[in-house]
Amino acid sequence: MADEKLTPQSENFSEWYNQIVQKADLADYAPVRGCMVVKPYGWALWENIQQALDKRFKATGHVNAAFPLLIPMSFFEKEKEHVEGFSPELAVVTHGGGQPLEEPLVVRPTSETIIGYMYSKWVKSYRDLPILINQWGSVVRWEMRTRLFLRTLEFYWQEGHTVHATPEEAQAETRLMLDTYYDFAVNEGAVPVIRGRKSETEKFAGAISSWSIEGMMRDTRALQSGTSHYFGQNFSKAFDIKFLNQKNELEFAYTTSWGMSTRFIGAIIMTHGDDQGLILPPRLAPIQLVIIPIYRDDAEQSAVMPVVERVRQTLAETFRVHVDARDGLTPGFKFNDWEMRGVPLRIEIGPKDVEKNSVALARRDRPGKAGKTFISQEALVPAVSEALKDIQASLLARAIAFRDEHIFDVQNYAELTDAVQKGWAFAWWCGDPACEARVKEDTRATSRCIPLDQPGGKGVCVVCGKSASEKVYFARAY
RNA sequence: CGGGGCGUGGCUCAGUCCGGAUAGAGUGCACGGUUCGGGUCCGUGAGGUCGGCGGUUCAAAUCCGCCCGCCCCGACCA
Repeated sequence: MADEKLTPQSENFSEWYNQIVQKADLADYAPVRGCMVVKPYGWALWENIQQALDKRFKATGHVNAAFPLLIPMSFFEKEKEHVEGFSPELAVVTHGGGQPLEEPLVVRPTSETIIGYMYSKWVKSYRDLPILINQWGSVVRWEMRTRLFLRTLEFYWQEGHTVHATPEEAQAETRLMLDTYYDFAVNEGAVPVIRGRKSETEKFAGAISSWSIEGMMRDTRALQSGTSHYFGQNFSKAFDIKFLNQKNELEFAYTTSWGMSTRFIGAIIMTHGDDQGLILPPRLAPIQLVIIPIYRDDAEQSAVMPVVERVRQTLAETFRVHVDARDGLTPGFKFNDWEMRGVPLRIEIGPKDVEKNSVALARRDRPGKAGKTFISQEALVPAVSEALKDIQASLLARAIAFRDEHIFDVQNYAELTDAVQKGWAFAWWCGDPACEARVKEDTRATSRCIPLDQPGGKGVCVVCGKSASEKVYFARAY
């Protein structure tokens, strides 16, 4: 329940975020440090995200399966970089049934190892390939500093794990899923993201290359919102995933993995939200429009409610509709309440509307009376349809404009250090981790990704001055 | 894990420095009435072992010790 005013973004963005998560009824703190409870409204949003992604996975030939939560500790020791990357954040089960376990079990922080083990049993021939499996579930990583949705000890996600006969095919898969995430983020979430390759220091533990989509939040910090990894034969060698190729030669397979998590809810919040609360993109919003009946007494109520019900039924055939019939709350209160929850459209129906056969239609992305129009009840379905599309497009356009205003094409180190204080820096970089490290040391900004879209040509590294053939984004990140 | 802050009805907090009687306020919640086109108003009521454990004291929300948790800022990460 939206009981009090929100801390303005400009005053304290962190505080704004923490408050909105709770006031918009998305999630709450669990009794264990760093864990969250996703509340029904937040979960409904997640379900819409899941559906939009799952539809895309299925459309590209993937199938869902489920692998176990507990993984033998020894599995993690099979891939050197993987264990080094994950061991600091593993939760380990040492007892079961009141007895110490012979081998400790790790609560999965990601499932490459257990899935790799299974794949080694399943893959015998090139005819078994490709394997294109996705899993919806949760994982546990013992993070030090946590925030609801952005970093919790346990989080919900999907992880795709695929096996291919050739490096080219596996690389194409990695890229396909990166593009899938991009399409989802932009077209469903209205979250403009930049696709790119991770630097050596930023890539996934055990990957040959990692790719990500990076979004800019309204405090200009970057949020990695989805990742896709190419493993080459790293995991197939560690887990002995071999197949006979068409020439009857035994060969290690090529694997990939890719994931997107409840963190994306954080991206939606911090991309679109304002000082009134959440703003949800219509395509993902659990409630696309809320109807608020307005009446003063029983007579007006009995005149208004049948119209409300008729309008609700008409709209519910096409849209996700909710009627706020709570008694004893003023309309004004309800307006604010649903604005806090980010519902894209609001319809008000009162005595005047009953008389004039109209409704008031208010857009969440245009606060106050500016976003309010009166339309006839007959024209409602096309008007709502139009408005939702327009809101979806406006949110994206606004986020793109904000992002582009805060990306600075920098030519030297001084410009870079300045740029990362007020946005992202786009800079030539030689690829040397030492240059990356220096930027981080000096500014706390890290390399986010080397974008797919490159200007071409050559330049000089803004850190060391050596020749550079690629440009990279540096930003402070979540 | 280092630095800082905080822990008192559901929530936000006062009271703690300087120990003392039935521990307060606002908000929320329940009920009744009133109101309702941008956060109505009035009344009645429920709700707290003052984060936990231990110590000092005739007496602890208040002083001391230990522990736990949360938030903010750093080192690490989806």
